[in-house]
Formats: sequence, C-alpha cells, structure tokens
Amino acid sequence: MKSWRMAFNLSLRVLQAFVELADCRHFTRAAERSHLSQPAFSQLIRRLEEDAGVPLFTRTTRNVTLTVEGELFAERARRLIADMQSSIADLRDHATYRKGRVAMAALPSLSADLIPRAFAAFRRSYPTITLELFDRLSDGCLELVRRGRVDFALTAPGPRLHEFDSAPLRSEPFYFVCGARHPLARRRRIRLRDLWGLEMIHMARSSSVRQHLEPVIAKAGVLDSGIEIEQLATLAGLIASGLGVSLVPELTLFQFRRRELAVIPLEAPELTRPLLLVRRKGVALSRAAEAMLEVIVEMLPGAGRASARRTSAAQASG
Amino acid sequence: MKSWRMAFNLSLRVLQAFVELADCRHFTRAAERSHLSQPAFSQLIRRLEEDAGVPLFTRTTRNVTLTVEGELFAERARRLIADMQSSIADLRDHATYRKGRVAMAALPSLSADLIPRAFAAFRRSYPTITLELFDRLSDGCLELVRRGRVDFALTAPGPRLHEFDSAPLRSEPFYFVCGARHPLARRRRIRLRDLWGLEMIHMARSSSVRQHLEPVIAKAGVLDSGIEIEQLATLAGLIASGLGVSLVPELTLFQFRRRELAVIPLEAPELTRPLLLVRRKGVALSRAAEAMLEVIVEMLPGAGRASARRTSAAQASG
DNA sequence: GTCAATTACGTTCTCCGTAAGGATG
DNA sequence: CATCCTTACGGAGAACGTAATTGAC
Repeated sequence: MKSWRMAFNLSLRVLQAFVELADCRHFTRAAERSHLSQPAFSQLIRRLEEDAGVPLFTRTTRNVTLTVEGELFAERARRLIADMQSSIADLRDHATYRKGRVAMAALPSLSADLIPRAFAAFRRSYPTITLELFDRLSDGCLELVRRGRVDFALTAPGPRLHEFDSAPLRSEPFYFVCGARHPLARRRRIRLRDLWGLEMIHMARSSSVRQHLEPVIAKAGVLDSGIEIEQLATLAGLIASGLGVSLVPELTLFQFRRRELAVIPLEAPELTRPLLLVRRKGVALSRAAEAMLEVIVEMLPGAGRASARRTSAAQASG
Repeated sequence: MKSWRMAFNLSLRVLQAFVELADCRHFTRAAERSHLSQPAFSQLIRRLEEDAGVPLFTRTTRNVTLTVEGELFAERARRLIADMQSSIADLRDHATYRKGRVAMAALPSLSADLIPRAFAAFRRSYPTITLELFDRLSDGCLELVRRGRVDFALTAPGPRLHEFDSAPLRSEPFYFVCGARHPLARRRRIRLRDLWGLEMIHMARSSSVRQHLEPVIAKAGVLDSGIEIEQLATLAGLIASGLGVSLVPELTLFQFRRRELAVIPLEAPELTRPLLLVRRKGVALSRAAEAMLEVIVEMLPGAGRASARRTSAAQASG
C-alpha cells in the first residue's frame, strides 16, 4: 500500500554522517569516523542528495567540497544534531534518574519524620532530582493531587476519595501515650477498655487522626479534656505535664520518645489508621516519583511487602 | 564489526509517529495516520521506548496516556519535527529554484543591456530568487569574485586571472561606428586599413575595451581625438555630432542604434574582445547561479553552443 | 602509479504486514 | 463479546561490506 512517494526520512545518523563529511571533506575519513565502510558511506550521501534534490558536495576524486546548498544545509544540520542529541540526553537523564522532579503531599505527622528521612535517603541515591514537599492535612493533600500540583500524596482517607486512584500503603496501629508517672505507664499493652474514665487530650477535629478516632473513643467511655491542639509537640508537652493521655498513630511516635512519657502499644486491631497512597486517576507516576515511593515504602515500619510497590496501573479506587 | 552498542538513531518518521500517538492516544488511529499497520506501529513505539530507556506511554488495552517523561519528550519532539521539516523544505526550495540568490558582476557594457534582459527572463522563470548585480570595470569584477561577494563575473581578461577559474564565454566582434553622414557610413563592411587617418574617440584608458583596442589601433594609423570618455552614451553623442568615429564591441551596440549613427561590422578576426566567465577556483556555482548562467548564455548573440554551459568543475585557468 | 571515489554484487538485518493471542470493559 | 494492544512469524527491501572499476594527479 505504499502507493505514494515515500517521504524523506531524515535521521540523526544521516545528519551526523553528512556533517562529518562536511567537516573533513574526505569520504574515506568521514566513513571511518561514522563507523561505516567507505562505499556504504558514499551511498548514504548519495541518497541524501537524491532526497534533497540537489548535490550537497562537488567531488573530484581528489577534492571534496560543499556546494552552496550544502553549506546552507550544513548549518541547519549542525543545529538539528545538537537539538536531537540534547533531546535524547534529556530523555536518558530522566530514565536514569539524573533529571526529574518529585512533588508530594503528606500529612504533617508523616512530614515531620518519615518523609524527611526518606528524602535524605532518596537524595543520596539520586542527588540531582528536585524534591518538593507539601505538609497538609488530609483535605489539603487531596486538593494538591486533584490540581496536579503533586505526583502523589500520603494521607488518610478523606471526602471524595473516589475521584482518585488510591491504594492502602499500610494500616497504622495506634499507641497509648501517658505521663511516666501515670498508673498505666508500666503496662506492656493497653486495651481499649483500659481507657475507661481516663481524661484524654485530642488533636483538633480537623485532623485526620481525630476524625478516625472519634467514633471509637466515643464508645470507649473516655473523658474529653476539652483541649484541642494542632501540633503534636504541644500534645506531647501537655501529656508530659500530666494533663491527660492520648492515642496516637505509630508514625508520630518520634514526638513522644521522651523520658517523661510512656508509650504503650494499643491492642485494638479495629482501631488502625489506614495510610493511603493517593494519585490522580489514570495518570502514571514519573520514574522519579516511582523511585521516591519505593524509598518511602522501604522505610515504613513493617516493610518488605512488595504489594504496595506495584504501582503500575491497577488500583482499587476508594 | 558492529561490536559496540549501536547508538540511538532518532528519525523524522519515528518522531512523527510518536507525536501522532501522543496526540490521539490511540494506537490504531495513530497507525493509520502514519500509514502503518497497527502492529508495526506498536513495535516502532516499543523500540523508541527501549532506546529511551523509559516508557513514554502507559497503556491499558482501553486507555493510552503519556507518562510524565513522554510529555516532556513530546514537547521537544514537536520542535524537532518542525525544525527538520523546515530544513528539508529549505533544501528543497533551493533545489527547485524557489529560494536562492545570484550575485554577479559584469562590465558596464554588459550591465546596461544584456544583463538586464537576462535578469528579466530569469525572473520570469524563477520569480523568488534574489538577484544582485555589480556593474564594474574589469578589475572591480575580479575583486568581487576574489572576495566571494559574487558567484561569478562576466568580464574581460584582467591581471592575475590565474587566481580564478575562467572560461571564455564568447569572442565578441567589434563594430565601426560613425555619423550617418560620414564618408564610410554607407559601407557594408569595414577593414582595419580603412581606418587609416581617421580621428577616433576612445573610451577611457581604464576600460577594458580601450586596453584591448590599444595595441591594434596603434598600428592602424588612426588619429587620437584626445577625448577620453567613460560612458558609452557620451561616446554615442560625440560621434553623432560628427566629432569622430570609434570601434565598439558588439554587446554595446544597443547604445548606437540611432538614426544619426552608422554601425558597420569590422572585418578583423584578430580584433575580438574575449568575454570571460570568471569564478572562484574550485568553488561550484549554486543551482540558482547555474540557472542564471544558462539564461545569459542563451541570450548571447550566436547562442546555441553548449560548450560554455558545461560549468561543472573542469576549466582552463587563465 | 597511487590514492580516492564510484559501481557491482552478495549478504545481513531491519522493518513491515498478516495472523494469532490476551486483556479490558 | 467486542475492542484494542501485543506477540509471533514470514517476506520484501534497505543497508552494509567486499571486491572490482573508474578517475584524477
């Protein structure tokens, strides 16, 4: 079905060969530099000239020079070669993690410790990739994903999650935190019913932890201290001062590892915070973002499962 | 002997296919638009991705989208395609005389009549080619050629002619010009000996005609009027007024075709002015310049000989 | 006579099309 | 089950290398 005249298929190789000959004006040498036999090289130039419709060189067996048209084309050919090579280099740089950008959003609890450590590890492996981080509450994370401002978000379930591709990364267990002198401070494990009647300090209602905790603790019969704070550090300080106790997810524990505090695993399988990887629907991650995700997953407590790392295209939408 | 890793040979066809798919995100349609079978198209994209080292599309059987790397490459690919096509178009335009430039130098005698007519004819055939003309005396013509300012010159032999490629275009016969009432005005032919004792008006000594004439007329025993003029029109006026007679080469006759003047062929085979085509040594003419030369040769009196039109590379240097 | 480009020719390999296979909605 | 991408395979043509030829100095 190639009924019509086949179009001129200019290629990088041909351009390079042409410029090589334009430079050294010697078929045999130019052929060597192009890693071709001299006749093959000769044929290549001939075909180029046929396609062009005009001789590009004048040759006697002793002398090879560019024609006027050849000179003009040589200028453009050099530009084209440079542009093509730069495009290829750019593509390869992205393929080999020498170029790229990862933008992500994450809950403040993750952004304070896990993500910084992940960034540090990532940068060691891929020092030239640009990194961006937005620490936002759940809604903010989702909004950034929706707008395409970030490649992905690490966040808790939120409203309108069905608009995204989301996959559970991990289910995070909760820990009970109290002052070191608290009656429960020496316990090895805590159950929900142990909390009955305790005065509890909560995170602000806007936080995903609080939203997740709310229905459960309502049934557990804990007393609400009335204090609502936004920063984990504040929470730690309040507990250290004996003003109450709290439940916090595992990834925030770095804030509570202080002598004045006791941190005890909560045995409540039904009370875990799902940590989601959220992305735009149907949009693949960049290579750099994939690599970042890999680093993060490796760094999560209880790593080793490969399931969350299969990020190709198949997801359970939330 | 292709021992090493074959380099990435990006070609226009591949880029076009890639952009086609990036645009319509549908293998079957993109394949059709690229005039390829769908599997062949698929393979082409796969090879491109292999060379790139990174997937450019994410495909489910139902959905094809660009990856981040694909988006980046698509931008550059569009630019590359445009640049390549423009380069090809430019080359083809030169090949088909839609673009180009002819710069030439010629003696004033030729520049007044022959060249303007040649330019007019040339422009009818190739209206978009830029034309440049320098009307200079012999030395000026050669200097312009030497500096590469013009493609070629039409001039008389001059000093240091060996520096150039020169080829005789034509040997121009001389004509005797006198007033209509001059005793010789009715003659059909004039011989050199007929000029004995006549008062003659010459062109300035700097003119090639004068230089060529000088040794011959010295022997012919003519009287020098003492007038030296630079413009042919002045010469014509002086002769018309009966102040003398002159010998002029054929291509200047357009200035002397007036009722008050008689123009008579001079029978003196030894007295002809060679008209040379002079070019830089070893530099081929542009396609446009070749075409111009062809037009000029056709227009020369006594055209039809193809000898002077073979301008390839072989010349007798002067 | 030597060096250098072209032509001739046989081989290899790329690239394409047809046909079968597999996944998705 | 219909659509659409991929894999498999066989053939046509492009491109390459070796060898012979032509041409310039």
